[in-house]
Amino acid sequence: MAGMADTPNADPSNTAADSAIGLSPASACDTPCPARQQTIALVDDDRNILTTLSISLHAEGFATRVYADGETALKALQENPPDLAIFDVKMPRMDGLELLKALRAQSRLPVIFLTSKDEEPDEALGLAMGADDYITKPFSLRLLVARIRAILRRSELAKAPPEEVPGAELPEPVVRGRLSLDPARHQVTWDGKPVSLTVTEFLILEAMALRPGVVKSRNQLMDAAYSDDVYVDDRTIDSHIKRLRRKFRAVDPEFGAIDTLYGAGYSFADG
Amino acid sequence: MAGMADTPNADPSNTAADSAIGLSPASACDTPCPARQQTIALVDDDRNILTTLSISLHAEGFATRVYADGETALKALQENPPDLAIFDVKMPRMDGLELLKALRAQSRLPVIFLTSKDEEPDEALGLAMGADDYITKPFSLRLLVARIRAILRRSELAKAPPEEVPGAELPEPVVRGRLSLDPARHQVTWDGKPVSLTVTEFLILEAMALRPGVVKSRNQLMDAAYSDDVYVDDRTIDSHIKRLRRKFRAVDPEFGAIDTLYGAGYSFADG
DNA sequence: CTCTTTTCCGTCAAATTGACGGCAATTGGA
DNA sequence: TCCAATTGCCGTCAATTTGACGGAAAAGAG
Repeated sequence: MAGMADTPNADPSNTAADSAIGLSPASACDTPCPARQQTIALVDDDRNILTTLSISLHAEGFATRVYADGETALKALQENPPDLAIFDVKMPRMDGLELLKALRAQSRLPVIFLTSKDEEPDEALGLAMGADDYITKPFSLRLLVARIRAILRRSELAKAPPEEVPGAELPEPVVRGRLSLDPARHQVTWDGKPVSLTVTEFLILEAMALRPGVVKSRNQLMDAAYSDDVYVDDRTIDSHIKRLRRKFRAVDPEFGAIDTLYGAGYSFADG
Repeated sequence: MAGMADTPNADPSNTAADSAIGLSPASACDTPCPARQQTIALVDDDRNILTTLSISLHAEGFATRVYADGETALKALQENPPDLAIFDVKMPRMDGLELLKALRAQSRLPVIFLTSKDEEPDEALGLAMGADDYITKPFSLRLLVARIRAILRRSELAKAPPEEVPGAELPEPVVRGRLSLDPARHQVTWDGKPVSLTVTEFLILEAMALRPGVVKSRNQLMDAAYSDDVYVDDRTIDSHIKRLRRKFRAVDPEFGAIDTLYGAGYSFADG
């Protein structure tokens, strides 16, 4: 466990610019408060971003510590590691890449990079160097929080004994009558004949096939096919269903296993 | 719903650019009004957009309040927070970013940013974080509404996270004598013979079948079948009962399990 | 038995919802 | 850079659902 945030650090020994300014929700969590409050370190030379982000994340139930300077940040991160760190790639003296490199020399702390739209070459670089994710500005809070949570979840799973990890086993192939789905191989057949699906199509079909006969609303199918940070139109699901039906019909003109429940959603027919 | 589309609201060509113009569907709540209508605050210096959006959202069933000025908006938002706010990023005196920042200092109100396609992608937009989502103009009403609903849904889930994932457990099938109802599959049988019901019919029947023998008033049945913000005529329930009986009679001419209690309501017969 | 209130049922037009071709934007490679 | 695949969304048309009536029938009241 990372050091329990002593975050309310009234760390008096500091100069304005480089100090860690701790923010810790006093009002506790009015949000999905997980087990323990998690601490996020923010490193960026732009004070505006620092403040805004800090406030926002704080409101999302995280404790935050901010640093405006890479060197100071490095030292603090080593001495008292947070649960996750967010770096701006581009910073004056020691930029995000250097900072990450130095940090990685001794720590496996999860890191998210902030990059600008036009700094693409660095993205690959950052990932190659061991950042866990990166986000290009502009981004919405929703996106950021979704990624933070995803990464934290991942890194916590990694800490736990690998045996009892919930969905860790290889996904079992699903066989439902004439349909067969193999998630691991991303392979689909109908009556033994292969059907080639795109990823999105596959996910939607899988969600339905896992519970044959059960009606899935469009929202449920969206949840199955998309990550938390994207929201697409309801009708988009229609489109995917349309494509699914078309592809299956190409193999079996009689195909009718995807049922529509007017006003409710879709279901994969029992069989 | 046609009546909604009209524009009773005078053009806000009015005076004080910053006054909050309340719009709330005439229907209002003369009744307990369960799920309060959700209110959206719009902040934009362009009166055209303000009016258009307001009318559109209003037609979608939201109440709206509009502000043409960041400072006034801030004050109003703090004093009387809506359920969600939509800011234009670029505004004369206090722009969306400042507004958000000030707001975030004390509130976790869900915010959607409106940005222009051609605004400096880096400078201002880079700061656009902290909003829950942002949409670049031009955008379709459908998209906007979809996002609004998504965010509202999300923030409401966050408010009440008592249990585990909502859609985790499947609703249990209900069996009452010769009747069998499976909510998950939207499947109904009578003596094993399938009966095909529409969603509304299903909900009404389910409400009665859950408490066999107990008389349900029309209002109770309405509550079961409609979301809190829809009101329909009492007689409409009669119609649905009529259709239910007809569909069951088609399968069993002797069917008589739906009883009428003169002056009180309907009940599903014990058995 | 007569009158009043409530319910039933057929009919219908309007609103909602679904299907699907097309298109434009994005992605990922050759 | 150009090409092909994927994907999200729009717009149109078709199908389904459904709220509302009006008159007939049934149930209560006196």
